[in-house]
Amino acid sequence: MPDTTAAFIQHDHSACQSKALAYVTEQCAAKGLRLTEARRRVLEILLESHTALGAYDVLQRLNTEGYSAQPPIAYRALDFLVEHGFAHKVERISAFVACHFPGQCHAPAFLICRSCRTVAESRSARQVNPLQADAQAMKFSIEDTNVEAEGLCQSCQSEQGA
Amino acid sequence: MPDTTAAFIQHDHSACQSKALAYVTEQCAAKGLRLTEARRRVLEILLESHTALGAYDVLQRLNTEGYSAQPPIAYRALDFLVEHGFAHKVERISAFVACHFPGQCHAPAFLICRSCRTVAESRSARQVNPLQADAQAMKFSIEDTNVEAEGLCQSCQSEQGA
DNA sequence: AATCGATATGTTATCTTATAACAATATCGA
DNA sequence: TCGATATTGTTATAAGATAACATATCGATT
Ligand SMILES: [Zn+2]
Ligand SMILES: [Zn+2]
Ligand SMILES: [Zn+2]
Ligand SMILES: [Zn+2]
Repeated sequence: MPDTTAAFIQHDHSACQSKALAYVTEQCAAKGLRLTEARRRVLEILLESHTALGAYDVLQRLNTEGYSAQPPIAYRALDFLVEHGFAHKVERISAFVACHFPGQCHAPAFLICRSCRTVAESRSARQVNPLQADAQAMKFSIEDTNVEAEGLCQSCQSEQGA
Repeated sequence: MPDTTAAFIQHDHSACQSKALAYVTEQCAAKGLRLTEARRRVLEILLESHTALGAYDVLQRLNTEGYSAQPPIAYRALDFLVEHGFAHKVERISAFVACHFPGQCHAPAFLICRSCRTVAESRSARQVNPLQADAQAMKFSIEDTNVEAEGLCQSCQSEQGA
């Protein structure tokens, strides 16, 4: 039974935002992780929508807030968020999205619209790692898996695609 | 039942090579595609092993053969091979591998060793697109899917990993 | 064989993405 | 307060990818 974020349909996105931010705040407190100013701001920027942002997009956003930051600032914050499962890197488009199933996150699975860069995260698709059987058979130890499908969301299909 | 390339175990690799090259040659003839000198050379370079090569690795190989090529030469050849399913891009490591199941290729699935960059392609893991149900539910049209698992192959585990 | 459109290559320059390296600060427990 | 550890600031550069345009090649048509 499909179970994805509501990225492609109208929804109460402020609920997405507050839920994720609350979870991350709580997790950081619980695990002694430091959710510093820069890290929190980057997370908030990612949480503004379900659109994937490049590291330099994030950087530009920081800089329009008087922040005067260089690339490592953005990459470090993003690395922190990704390392702890609060955000994901979407490999196909070298971009980042906030995680909307934090705490339940193993192998993220995404539907990526190539036109509007909106990304829906799927919970159902990542319950079973499709490569697990192969890995076991060859004694390969999997550390991280990504499943990504690129295409067109419904509304971009209507607009003929890009 | 697992079914991957023998990338991580000893095998008769010349069979991998000749089979793939023969198939590509035949397909190009059948479909009127032009397997030019540069494209064939790049394919042969990729086929030398099951190790993923970056575009600039390929370029360097071309140049050590007197070829004097610039980046677009490599990227164009790689794009041609990827477009027709003769090679794949491994997104996680921005690198390319020859396809070892040409003609049966839909959504490629890979086991990627982060230490030696060897890549095993799985046929079984891609029979069913794990995101298909989600896509249908939200009327998202999938054009291309990649499934990638990174970790350590058996022999790199023995060496403690990197 | 000459012509012509389409495809592919050669070449230069530039853009985007990501990290190395090291100095300066801040944090937090002993 | 001290000192180890983690974080930030800053400069420079590495690595990956493409834009743009000139030239050459291919292959069908006359
Ligand atoms: Zn939302
Ligand atoms: Zn879209
Ligand atoms: Zn082989
Ligand atoms: Zn290995």
